[in-house]
Amino acid sequence: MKIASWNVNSLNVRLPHLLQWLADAQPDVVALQETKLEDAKFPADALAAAGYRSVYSGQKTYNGVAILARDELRDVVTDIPGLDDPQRRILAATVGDVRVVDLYVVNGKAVGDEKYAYKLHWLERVHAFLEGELARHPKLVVLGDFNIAPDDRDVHDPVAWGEDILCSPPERAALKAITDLGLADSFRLFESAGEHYSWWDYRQAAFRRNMGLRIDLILISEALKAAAAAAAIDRTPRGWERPSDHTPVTLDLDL
DNA sequence: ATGGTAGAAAGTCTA
Repeated sequence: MKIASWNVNSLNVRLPHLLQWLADAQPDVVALQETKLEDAKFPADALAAAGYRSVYSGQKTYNGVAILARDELRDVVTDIPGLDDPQRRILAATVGDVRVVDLYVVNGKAVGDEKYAYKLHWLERVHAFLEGELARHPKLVVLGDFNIAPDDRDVHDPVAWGEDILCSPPERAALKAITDLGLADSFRLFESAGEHYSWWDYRQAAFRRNMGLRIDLILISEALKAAAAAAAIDRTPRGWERPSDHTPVTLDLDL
């Protein structure tokens, strides 16, 4: 099973990119973020024609998550206890015997901003939800745009970023609390070096200069670690015309 | 500290 995560930053704009990438990369499961589409406008037919079923939780203009899979998607969850949130950022579904949780983590804007407090609160509730998911589903994948660089290797210029948003110690502690549940950052099972990023700002020719962050993650439970065969960041779509600012990240599981 | 670019949508807001 090849599983992927991609923040497409408007599925309306990026549908051609997604279809091309599905054809090239042949993933079995794909978690999308920032679809920015109401459910009524989700391109389910175009994706079905490409061989993918889909479930989605979207809204107009902002946020929006979706999971695509070649096989049936069961037991869909869009809302979690203790988080009465109109922002569509969470989507869970089961494929085969693998539970998949797609997250579009709150950006937070700036340390100290009210959005930052919302981010930390949101992560706390998601942590509690994942604890339950892990108890129910030993084979758990939690993936998406985490909007947190796990450590300084994941930041092109750790001095400049310092303890700013996406890098601040409380955010990193919240992520560590999640991985400490028994969810490994799959990319780091295969690659320990820095300079591997999944997002580059549209400004300052950041992609060309590889001024990026690794904030798109695929976390896997202990029961899946032995099946992990390869992890990668596919930079190709970031180089296409009118790209998303994020590029797909992938994990191959021998299942 | 600010602004640079992109998307949605028609003002700004979000990232």
